[in-house]
Amino acid sequence: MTKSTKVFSVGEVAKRSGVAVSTLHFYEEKGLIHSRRNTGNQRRYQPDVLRRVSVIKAAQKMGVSLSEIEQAFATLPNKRTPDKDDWATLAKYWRVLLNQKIDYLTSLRDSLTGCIGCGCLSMKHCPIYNPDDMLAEKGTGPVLLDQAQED
Amino acid sequence: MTKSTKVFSVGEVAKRSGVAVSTLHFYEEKGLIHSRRNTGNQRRYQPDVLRRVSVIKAAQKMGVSLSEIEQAFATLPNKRTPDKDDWATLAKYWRVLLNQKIDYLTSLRDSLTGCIGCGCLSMKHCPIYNPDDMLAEKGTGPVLLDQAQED
DNA sequence: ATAAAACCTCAAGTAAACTTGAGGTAAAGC
DNA sequence: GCTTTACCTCAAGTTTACTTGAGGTTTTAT
Repeated sequence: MTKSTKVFSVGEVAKRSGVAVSTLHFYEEKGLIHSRRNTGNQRRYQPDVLRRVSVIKAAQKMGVSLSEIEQAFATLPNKRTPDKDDWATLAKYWRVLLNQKIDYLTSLRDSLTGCIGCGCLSMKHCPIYNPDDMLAEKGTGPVLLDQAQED
Repeated sequence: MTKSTKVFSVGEVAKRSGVAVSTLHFYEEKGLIHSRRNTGNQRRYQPDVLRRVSVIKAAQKMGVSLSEIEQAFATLPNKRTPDKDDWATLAKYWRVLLNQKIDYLTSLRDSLTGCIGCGCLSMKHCPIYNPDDMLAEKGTGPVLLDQAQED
């Protein structure tokens, strides 16, 4: 079996993945992607870096932070190039997170008009006032609003 | 009709709304909330500030930035205290946004395992690689990935 | 009447996720 | 061979959304 030896320069990866060169440097510094150097000290990337970058971008779209992505990537094999199953495992994990996020936003949507629009602000079951936030990025905790409001 | 004259100190608002005093100062500086001052130059808030803060928090949970919240608040009446209908209008506007967000996350979820898990990375219809991002916070635009990937 | 708690302003610090710039080297095109 | 383009490193700047701290005043409780 002939191993593919195609490698990319940082500029090529930038073009193909749609992120800036500086971002690739940054991701490398953070340990999210890796490169070898050629004789002239320039970065040379294996093709799988494209998948990594895509996954980073996808995860960010779901609201996952870079450090969380880093943690998730840490579960990937580091001795070999991650394969289909490795990525599928990651995907499965994030799917749960996405489901939670979707559920949360849905409940927020469904109570939005009612809660914001109505006069009552001492809600017991409204996610706007009672965030059981697995999701609030750095939630400040539950809120206590009483009947002070009377517009 | 007796007008309610109840006002709150910044500390009271902080306690009732669950945000820090410094955050209230900050929101005021940003023009998101307003206060009068007493003779000793201390902030005194009308009760409706509590609703405002709650709405800010709710909007943030949906992923709306403070400046977008500011824009939305700008549509509220500034001569009178916003009423039920004013807030309902806001809520209706954000509901659309929430729906888009939910739809996007749903499509992301539904293609997550397939796209990340499979070998193909030159997807045409996958939101992971083809973000028609009304949602990506500051999207870098569409991504061009070709068949370079072959793990 | 005093001490403690709450408030005030303004400047500076923090974290995340990058970008920009300076000063210099390597590779590619003609 | 020379010039333009791409890279390199490292430091510093940017934005968002706040927090922390210093130095000083006002309220509140005893």
